[in-house]
Amino acid sequence: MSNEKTIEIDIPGLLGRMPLFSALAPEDLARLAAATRERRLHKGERLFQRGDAPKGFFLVVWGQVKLAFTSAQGNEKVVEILGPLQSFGEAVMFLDQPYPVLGEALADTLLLHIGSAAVFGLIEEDPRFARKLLAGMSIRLHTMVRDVESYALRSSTQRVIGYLLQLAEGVPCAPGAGLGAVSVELPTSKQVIASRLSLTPETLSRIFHELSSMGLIEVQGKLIRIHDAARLAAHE
Amino acid sequence: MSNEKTIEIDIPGLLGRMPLFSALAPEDLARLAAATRERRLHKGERLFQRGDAPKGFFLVVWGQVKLAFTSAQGNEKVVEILGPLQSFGEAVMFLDQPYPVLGEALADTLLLHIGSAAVFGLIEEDPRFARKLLAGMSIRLHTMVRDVESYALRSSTQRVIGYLLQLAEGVPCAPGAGLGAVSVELPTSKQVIASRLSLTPETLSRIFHELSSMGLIEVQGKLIRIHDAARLAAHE
DNA sequence: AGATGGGCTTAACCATGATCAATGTAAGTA
DNA sequence: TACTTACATTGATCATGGTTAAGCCCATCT
Repeated sequence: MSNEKTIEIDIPGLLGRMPLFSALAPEDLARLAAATRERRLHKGERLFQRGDAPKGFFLVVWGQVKLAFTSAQGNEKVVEILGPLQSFGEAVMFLDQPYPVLGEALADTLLLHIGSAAVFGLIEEDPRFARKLLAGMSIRLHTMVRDVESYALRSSTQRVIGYLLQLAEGVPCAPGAGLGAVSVELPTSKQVIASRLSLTPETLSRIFHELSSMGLIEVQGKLIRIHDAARLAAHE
Repeated sequence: MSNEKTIEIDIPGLLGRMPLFSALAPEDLARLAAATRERRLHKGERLFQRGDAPKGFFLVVWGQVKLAFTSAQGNEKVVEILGPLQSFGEAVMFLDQPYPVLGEALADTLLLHIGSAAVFGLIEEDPRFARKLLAGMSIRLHTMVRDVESYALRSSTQRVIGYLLQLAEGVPCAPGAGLGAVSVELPTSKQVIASRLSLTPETLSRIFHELSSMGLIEVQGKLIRIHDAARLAAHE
């Protein structure tokens, strides 16, 4: 019973819980489910390489996946870190081009893979689904554009601050503490986060140290206490 | 007759020539045309500011537009340079959020503005249109991801080389010259191109100088002769 | 022709963040 | 518990590309 291989998953139920498919009729959900395969990954396992041909797109049920480039010199740049309820690979599926990035599990992960034919079929029939897809890709594009902005116009410290504040969004302020005091947890290792922010781990470490010594934050492993979000945001 | 204000434009005809709408039925084209307004811009004129609310998206008929960020310090980062047959603003229209960038004409320009209601209506009715939109946004996203790759993993020289080779794509080799010899023309001023590549004009100038002195290219104003594309590509 | 101005180039200097190297720390394994 | 390994930190040094400033070239205007 405790063997993870024996855990049965309810594919239509999981699909229905994803924002992308939440408005779908039960029969559509069933058809989608027929084109869906589960995929389990162990931490560190590769999902696809740059150059592989996509056959659909992925949904994260639980766990965590990174999308990244590697350069000829062996450097890696993490483009995106994806967690539960997020999807990826739609764009590359529409273009019918090989993956430009690699995908790898950052933790043990359960994915759903939805075959492209089913997606295209659904677009034909349900314009609301098409609109949701368009909205989802718009968000992704928007995020990407904002990333480009930070790489181009902001210092490394500003990028780290921006990232922390983004993590803090939606997280309630610490009870009993000062206004604007929040605790956030880094979703993964500092090296991966550094790469996501286009920094070296060394630089990230130094920035955390500096922000700590200014009394703006407190770092305990993956847990970061933001003492005053407004003051942190104002720091340049 | 020679006054540009008097030039009548054939909106359905122009729309039909855009890849995005090329497969549309004449009656759909007519309905779209009813929601389309032309917009003429002089060189340097602002189309929208960061923060403005989008009411549709734009198609470039002729001329050139840049999308850019500005930082508090007055620095500018050009995200995209758009020419004829290209569209922009779709994503931000779907999200119904203010523009994250500013749009400005780099030359005298004719745009078509397509109202969002008509776009949404067409999505409801023609799934092929939805697919084209999705494909277009996928291309944009893909381009953006590749941009992030070059900012993160490539040196300024490599970015310039990549840009030149991209310009050279589809351009025939110079007749009578060596294999791989191509001439390309920079689509706009070097300052704007520098910003697009996340460089200062000074750095771009130095890189052009260096590549010239290595015999890889020859720069005459906006005209750049690539002597040997393969050798240029191999240069690191 | 001369003047104005924008775009471009050049050179000297500087700062940010990367690289290299060593050490420290925490988590998992025998 | 000691051992291993991956992750994280710290310090010293270095290089890339930005900054500042000056001058140049060319187009345009009067």
